[in-house]
Amino acid sequence: MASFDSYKASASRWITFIDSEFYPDYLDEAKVVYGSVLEQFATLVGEVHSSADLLTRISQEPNPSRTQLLRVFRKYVSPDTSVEMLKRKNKIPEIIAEFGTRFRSLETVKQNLLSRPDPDEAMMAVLYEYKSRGQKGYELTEAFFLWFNKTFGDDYKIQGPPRAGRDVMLNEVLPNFESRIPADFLISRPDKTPLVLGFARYDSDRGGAQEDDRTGGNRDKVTEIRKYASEKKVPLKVLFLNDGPGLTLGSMWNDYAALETYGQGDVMVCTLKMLDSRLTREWLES
DNA sequence: CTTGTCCATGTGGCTCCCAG
DNA sequence: CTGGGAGCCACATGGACAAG
Repeated sequence: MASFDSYKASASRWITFIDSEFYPDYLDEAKVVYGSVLEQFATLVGEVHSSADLLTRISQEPNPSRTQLLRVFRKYVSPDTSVEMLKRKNKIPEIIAEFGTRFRSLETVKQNLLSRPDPDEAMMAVLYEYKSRGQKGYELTEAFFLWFNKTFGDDYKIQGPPRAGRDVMLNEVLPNFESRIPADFLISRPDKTPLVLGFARYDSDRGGAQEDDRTGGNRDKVTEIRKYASEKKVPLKVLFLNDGPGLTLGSMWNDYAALETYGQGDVMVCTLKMLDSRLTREWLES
């Protein structure tokens, strides 16, 4: 079995690109999605008497438009009030009391609104940039589930959310497993013997800068799972499904290769394109 | 139906270190 | 002295889901 490390020389051929939209192509769609929200925001601004008033009015709107109006509110009136604060409807009076003095005055907001082109494509683009956050990871796991069921669906079972949803909690699926480690999927025999615990991640950029301790974190998972497997004498292995151009950056490839070595045969790191040659029945049963 | 939580990836400031 | 790689941290939106 070729190691993950041995693919490094031709790394770019082994990663999968999940398409993103180009600028300015998405402006038309952004207009469809956000045009009416911006109009509604302008209307509300015209109806209220203060910035605090505006927030109160917005908080009375039903979702999904409330959430979008709040985003616009943050941009024009109060960049310091985080989403998490504004998400909770009944906290709004408290927010006004604590942060209201930092709100931009309604007069200034009105002037700024008037100074913008109508429709305001810049604002729409800003809002749209966040629209598909998180989707690529779901596409990766979904592609894996499809591949797995096509290839092994008759003989093995895979469980876990194909896209969004609650992770597989290891302490819930493995008898007497003590840590509360979340996994993305679990592969088992028809007789329910667990064979593989899977962790998936798509890295677009910067190799997962938001969670850089995860090389260490992954190591800890491996240590714990292997300890369990040897104590309970079960053929449990770990699969890291990692993909995306971020893998080719910096030390990422080496880090994952080292993780595989650390696993001494019980750990495999794979991109989607390696599945056919590496994720074999032999490995599942090893 | 509404709300809060969990999970996903993206963005960028900051510090440390080292090569040139 | 400068610039960039790398790791650390904080914070962003949105879909799915569970609970009320």
